[in-house]
Amino acid sequence: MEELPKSYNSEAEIKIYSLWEKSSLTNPDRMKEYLEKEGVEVKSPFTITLPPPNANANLHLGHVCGYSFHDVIGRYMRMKGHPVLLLPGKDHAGIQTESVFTKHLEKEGKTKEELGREEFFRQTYEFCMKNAKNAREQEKRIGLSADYSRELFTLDPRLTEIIYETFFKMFKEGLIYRDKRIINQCPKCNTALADIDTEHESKRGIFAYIRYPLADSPEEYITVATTRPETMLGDTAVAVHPEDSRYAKYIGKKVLLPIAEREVPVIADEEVDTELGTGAVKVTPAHSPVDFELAQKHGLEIVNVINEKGLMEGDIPERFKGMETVECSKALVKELNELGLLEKIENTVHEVMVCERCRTDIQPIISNQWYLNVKPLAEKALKELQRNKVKVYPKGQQRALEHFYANIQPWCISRQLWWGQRIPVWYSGGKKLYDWLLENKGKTVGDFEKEVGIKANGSGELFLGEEEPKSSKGEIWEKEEDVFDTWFSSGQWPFSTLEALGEEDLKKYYPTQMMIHARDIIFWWSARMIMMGLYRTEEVPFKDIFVTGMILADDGSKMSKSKENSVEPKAIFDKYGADALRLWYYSDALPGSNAPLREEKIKGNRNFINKIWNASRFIIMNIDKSEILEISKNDIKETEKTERVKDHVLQVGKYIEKYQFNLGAESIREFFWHELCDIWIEEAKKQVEGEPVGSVKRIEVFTELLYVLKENLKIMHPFIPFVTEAVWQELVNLDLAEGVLMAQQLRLI
RNA sequence: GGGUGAUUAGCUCAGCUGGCUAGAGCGUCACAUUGACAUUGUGAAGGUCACAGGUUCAAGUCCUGUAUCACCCACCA
Repeated sequence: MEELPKSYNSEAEIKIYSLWEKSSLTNPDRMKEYLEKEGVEVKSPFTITLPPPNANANLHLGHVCGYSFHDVIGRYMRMKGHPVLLLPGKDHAGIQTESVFTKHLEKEGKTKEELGREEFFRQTYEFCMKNAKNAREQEKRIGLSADYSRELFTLDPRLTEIIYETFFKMFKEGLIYRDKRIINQCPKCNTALADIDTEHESKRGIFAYIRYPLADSPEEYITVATTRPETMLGDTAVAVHPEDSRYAKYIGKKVLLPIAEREVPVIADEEVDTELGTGAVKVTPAHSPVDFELAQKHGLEIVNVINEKGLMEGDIPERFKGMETVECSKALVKELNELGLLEKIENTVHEVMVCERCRTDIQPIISNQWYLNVKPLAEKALKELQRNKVKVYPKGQQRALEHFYANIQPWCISRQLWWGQRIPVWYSGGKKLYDWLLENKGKTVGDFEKEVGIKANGSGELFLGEEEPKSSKGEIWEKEEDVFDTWFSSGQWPFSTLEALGEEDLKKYYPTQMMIHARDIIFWWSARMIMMGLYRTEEVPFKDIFVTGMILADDGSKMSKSKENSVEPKAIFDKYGADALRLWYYSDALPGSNAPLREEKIKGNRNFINKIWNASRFIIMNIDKSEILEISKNDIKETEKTERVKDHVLQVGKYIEKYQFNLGAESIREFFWHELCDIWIEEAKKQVEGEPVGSVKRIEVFTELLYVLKENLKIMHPFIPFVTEAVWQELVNLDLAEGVLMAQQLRLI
């Protein structure tokens, strides 16, 4: 009767989204009111705090598709009578954003130092807000039914306050402390990094064999092999294996470090591998984690020769000062060769640590940083995992997480950045004094003044708080410059967000039900959220972790901007629509496995979306205006078909609850296309052939068909919300349905 | 060095607690079709489920081992 377009136009998706927004039923409080009004039993709230994407760029396909998992489960739960809260947010992404925005400034010929800390922070904030807006639009474009009235940014002052509380509590309990040890320094980002923020890469390098003459008999020498000759300037020992007969006679003697002209001892340690290199190893405690351990064990001196920018410094010959490490290495090799102390150089490939963000080589250096002793937290988290209070899907990832907890090391939480939450600490008499006293246990402020030669205007104590503390006479307080590691705040995301939104939200919606995110951040994020959540709330922040697969380029390689094989979400939306993309993702991106993006597969799903539109169109167009009243009575008899539909709906529901979205997606496609369309509609055509409009037969056939269609739209809606809602609204226009499909309740009994 | 996962049709993959005469999508081939849908329908071809053992009435599915690949973790100069 009514002329509907011949094919489904996915451009309508934007209009449909605004319909949902207008309904405000993405707000769980409104949804609860709605259910009460409808006289439906209100079930317990269902909450997922959504992973906040970095607010320094647009979303990529992985983000966007990831949200379709949140959304399918959220929509399903909503249609089951749970007030659902999908809580969105955006992440300030400390180091990454600082680097992105600094580059952005560079292009305009500016530096962050010119702007100053406050202005830099302000501009970066603005930059993030702009990106957040784009990201939000993209989230809506995939159909994410999140409650945007509650959206939070990780640097929101309400959140920062909660993060600070955690810090104070941890400090008071002795979990947080300052320590001087070897850290991973990224010379480019110019900040310390936690171990987890680094990656390993195979790189070509050299293996140089250098002769260290004995101090008391220069004609004898020990040859050491190294991949980093420049660190020899900071050597404080040579280590050999205690049972290595080649070197036994040298143990306890001294060698003369060439060029640096320093005498260092030959020590014996079990850790030394006699097979590797020459069996004698140079020890550089300040610039190698292994050597640092050795130095602790043997009480060796620590000599710093590389600074935080990766340049040579310290007690070294003038000519090397300020050189980059590689440059220095070359210069040293040349000089050693001239002195006849270079035995040979081999080319090798070795593993080097690089910055996870900018892929610059990590410089291990000695530095004072803030640490969190995560061991006790990890133990609790591990126990909860083992008690199945938190489950990880797929199972294999759970074991990886358990392993992570079992082997956890202190977490360096301070970063030398401007973009982030400033650590709320004040030092009486300055940070330098505090660190000096820490290193020189038992000494006093007076000793500091004498030995360092600086007047200390303070007691060397700490004050915890944001605002400058009151000073007694002459006392000067220095504010901590460092900020928290991003993950220190995002690690508190589930409870911090809900708490920031108010006592009531926390009570109603915490703990949350599940966490869904990509595999690559499981240690960074989920691992931390469980620990911090337990610490602050004594409850696990979520019961299930669902780890999504990664989207790959069509040749199976990783998508990356540099390879120019990445696909913009917009391109897919424009061409095939969000529903088609979602349906493809459910089917192909199984947890733990990767999904190469094949356009023809999305196209196949788009065909199905269109099929839904057309089957509905057929039914709608065949119902005569005069028959609407009769049909809308929905006087439905229990038939074989209605029973089949009921079973089908139940089955799909089970799949969703077991997180088997691929089976759910397959199931709805199979049922709608090959049962409803290919068989039932074809049958109906024959049944009504020749029947006059308004006949009992026609009313019966179309009543049943309409019922079947509506039940199918409902169960398909969580997967493909747009087209199903579009059809539903056409039915509403004809008085054949009511309200929004999003809020309809499934019949699951 | 340790861990996890994968290996099933030409391609991408499903197959939950063992019952399969092994499935889907895309591709291929044949036929049909102005149909609600030129974004359709019907049908066909195509697989000793990596390999070798074992448990079982029964194994793609469980166990052991082997091989190849992928990812993660790890301080080896």
